[in-house]
Amino acid sequence: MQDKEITIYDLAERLNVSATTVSRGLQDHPAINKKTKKRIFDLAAELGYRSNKFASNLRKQKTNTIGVIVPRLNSLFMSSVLSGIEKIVNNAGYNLIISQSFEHESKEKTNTTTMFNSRVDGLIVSLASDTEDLSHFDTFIRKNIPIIFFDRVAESIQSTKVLIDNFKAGYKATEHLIQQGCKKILHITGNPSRNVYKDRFEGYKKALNDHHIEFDPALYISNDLTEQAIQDALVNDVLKRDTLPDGLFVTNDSSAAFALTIFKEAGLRIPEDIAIVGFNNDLISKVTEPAITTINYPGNEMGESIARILINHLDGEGDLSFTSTVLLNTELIVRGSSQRKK
Amino acid sequence: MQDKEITIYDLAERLNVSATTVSRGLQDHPAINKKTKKRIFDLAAELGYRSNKFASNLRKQKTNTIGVIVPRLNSLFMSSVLSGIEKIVNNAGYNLIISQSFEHESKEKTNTTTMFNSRVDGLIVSLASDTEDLSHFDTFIRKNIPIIFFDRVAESIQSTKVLIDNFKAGYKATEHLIQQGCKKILHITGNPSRNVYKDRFEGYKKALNDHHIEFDPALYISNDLTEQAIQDALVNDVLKRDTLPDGLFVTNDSSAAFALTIFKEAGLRIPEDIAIVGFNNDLISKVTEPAITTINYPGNEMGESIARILINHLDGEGDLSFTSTVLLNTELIVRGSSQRKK
DNA sequence: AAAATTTATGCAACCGATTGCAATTGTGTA
DNA sequence: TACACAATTGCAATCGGTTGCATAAATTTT
Repeated sequence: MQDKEITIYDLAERLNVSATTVSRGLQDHPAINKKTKKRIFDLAAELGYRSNKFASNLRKQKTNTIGVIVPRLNSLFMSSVLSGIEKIVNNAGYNLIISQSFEHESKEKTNTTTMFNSRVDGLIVSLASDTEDLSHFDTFIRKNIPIIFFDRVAESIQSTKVLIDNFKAGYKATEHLIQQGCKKILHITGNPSRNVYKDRFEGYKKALNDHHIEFDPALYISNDLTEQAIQDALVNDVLKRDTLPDGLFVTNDSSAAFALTIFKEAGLRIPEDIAIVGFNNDLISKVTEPAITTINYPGNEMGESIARILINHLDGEGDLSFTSTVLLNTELIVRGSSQRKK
Repeated sequence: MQDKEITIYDLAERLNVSATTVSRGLQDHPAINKKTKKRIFDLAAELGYRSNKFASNLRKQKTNTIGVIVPRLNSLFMSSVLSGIEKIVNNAGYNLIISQSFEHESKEKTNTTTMFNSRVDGLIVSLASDTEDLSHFDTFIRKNIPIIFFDRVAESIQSTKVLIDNFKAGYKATEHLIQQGCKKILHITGNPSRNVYKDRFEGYKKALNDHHIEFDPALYISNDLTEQAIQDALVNDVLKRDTLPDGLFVTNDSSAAFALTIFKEAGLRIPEDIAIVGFNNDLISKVTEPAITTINYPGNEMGESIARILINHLDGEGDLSFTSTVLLNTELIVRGSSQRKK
């Protein structure tokens, strides 16, 4: 059929006006007569005109695109965050480019370069687990392209950060276990150079301390939280010890679920022998037997906050305090895996 | 610092050659002298030159971008598919734009429009659960922009489809339950206008038939597979019936997990009273008690197939049979939720 | 009715890379 | 030395919108 793209020049010709007028009309420019605008819009619709973003971006030097780099998309949390971001961003007339680092610094670096070359107007990042060097963000900083970090943030980079109070969440989780009578609480967590893991760990230690339980380094395990890593840590180490822990606080729900499965296979009762608390309130935490006590925090809300802050900044309304930290609330959801007392 | 973008003109000026030569040099054009190329590349690297995609796309009328629209990203399956696609596509020098329809036709429509306006070179789609009208893809078809459907495909649209043999998978799952002694197998599934659900249902019926079990319409439930829907169907209906089913084949693992939880709460034993088979081999199927028998299929491989077919087509190498259907293999993974016999 | 505004529209340059065709330089051959 | 031919390089137009400035037309003010 009509395979030819319609341009503003085509519209201009048919309407006997200039391309300038068409361009302005389509943008609802105040100087253009209402009737002319209507004629333009009508014809545009009729002919199936679509603006050429490349021409427009080239001229305007702005892409109206926001990049997002996350470790993985396969959790309820991430997909909620994304959904929140997308909602706000679309309403504001921006587009999203999403990519996954798959928890690797190298992939994160190439993704960042791609985003840079795509000239995103802003970048939203949650760091890969093993990212140490942050120099790939330098190009953005040098060009003053705003970056917002969320959840796994880069503490040394000056920019807005949106996250939960991981210290407090870690404290709450641990304190809950203590209140259920646990004395030897195992903590399994990720790379401690990531704020989320470090802060939860600090909260864990503080809770122990406040309840006069001495921190035992043997009860602190840090690994990459894959199924394999959890298996190794528990089967080859923890379960072979003379004294077993009586509580477990692990920083994500799928790991908590794996641990629960392993413990049950080893003949331990949950929560009587070992009480378990996870993190994130992922779907998986609800279907295990018993269901897993966890920390809930609203991904959707977080996504919306992130997007609003970024858009306000880009539209030049609120760059007052762009380098601030936003802390969102969390709550402990108590389920069977930890509840020993009514 | 240097906030100014470097263009080929800047390079040309410093090297005392024309922009044409710089452009060709950067593309490794054979007519350009090797020494000249080296000088160009060296200076480009030194000054931090980056190509302006908008100018390039504008001129070339090609974006090197591929759009992906999926229902949701929060499953292991989807995130594997995406990862497979991304790998192939990046190697071929294309970029990805990913968006979620959140299972709604309306969102799918606006996403499609956005993709169209972003002038993607090709589109990869898995349909939302409630999509009936497919007219939003007409613009692509009219302009001859290739669309590949996967998993949830549009049967009425002529284009490549990549999926598993859902009929066979449904047959295998059902037959397995029959072999475990089930006679009254409940089938809970999604919208039957989606091929995946319809075909699995057909497989289910065929297996029943082949084993001389009459199909009972009361044992077929179709809903949107949310947690709420599963809960309603089981608690308010199935569990109130005089005769309970002795088997359940449900077309995704999280629903299987919810069902399993509900049945256990109702005091039923799994698999003795009701044997359960899910679908997808998602993480969740491994951590329930008992673990859930399920159908596994390789998302990564599927993603790679999809991307290869599309890229070959775009690069004009294999458009011979672009409107074909690719079927990938699946396997039944037997776990505790269904295994009654050794 | 002339002057001052306001309202609408157009001209032309520009954004940065690509490419058909022509031009220049260099090498080999008669 | 002259000519054919290959190897390099450049000119200039093009892709489709956007925008500062100028101009023309309509309306208001004096």
